[in-house]
Amino acid sequence: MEYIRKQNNICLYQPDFDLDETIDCGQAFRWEKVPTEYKCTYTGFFLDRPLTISYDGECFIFHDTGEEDFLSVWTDYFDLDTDYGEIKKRLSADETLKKACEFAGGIRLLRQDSWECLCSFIISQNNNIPRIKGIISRLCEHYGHFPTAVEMAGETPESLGFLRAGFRAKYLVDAAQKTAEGVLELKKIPYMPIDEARKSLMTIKGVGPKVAECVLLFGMYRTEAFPVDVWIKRVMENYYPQGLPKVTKGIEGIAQQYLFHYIRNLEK
DNA sequence: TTCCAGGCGTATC
DNA sequence: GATACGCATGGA
Repeated sequence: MEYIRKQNNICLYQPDFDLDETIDCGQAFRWEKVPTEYKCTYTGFFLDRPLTISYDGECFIFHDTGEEDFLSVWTDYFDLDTDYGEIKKRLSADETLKKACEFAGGIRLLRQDSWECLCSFIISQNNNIPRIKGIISRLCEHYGHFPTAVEMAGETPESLGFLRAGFRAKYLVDAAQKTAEGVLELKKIPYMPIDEARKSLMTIKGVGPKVAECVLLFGMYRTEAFPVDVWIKRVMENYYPQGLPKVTKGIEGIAQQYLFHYIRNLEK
């Protein structure tokens, strides 16, 4: 990893990284694109840690970030120790995946907080991205930060009415109660065999196969998780009627990210 | 106005 | 175990 300190900032030289493709692609919902003098800038959070990050055409600028925070928090969050060039090379043995990797080669998997991710994807069901972001933003504004499961466990669907989350409010309450009571151990699920992990998550009301898969992939870094929505279903029907190629073994979820963006762009 | 959004729970067969 | 339907909300 190549970076330098520049005043209060960290400047990172990083291939295989694009802010729009990584941050603004439906895996995270607490980042906002802001207009600045840079080519591209986002502000957002990991847990309660704020960050403004820019790309100036040459390097990624982590604003007001010390070396310690950069190495202990953001390197992990942006998965900077993983060689995505190597991953793309491997996936590119397959023709369709090769095109997908070329189309959006700057995608990285964010290592998000599991509880925030669980809430986010419960909210995501039958919903669109601007509204998902709106609901999460009202939730954080209400508490002054992203609430813990314990904080939310005392809520009811009615008391969460200010979220305007609709029928999803009761699912959030159930997730909070089960997590706060310890019936569901979010810290242990990442280490479970994948089917056991899926089953545990799906004990929460409002968590079905799709949401469970997203939480495993985006909130627990289980790269073999493979969320299937209408778009990925289309990819499977059109390109992989026999199933995914062997090159995706163990990193199905990363392949999914490349394919998702590729097919959505093709259809547009 | 009507449709739809990175689904899920429930009823019904 | 497969399939149909309703669900809250707000933007297009």
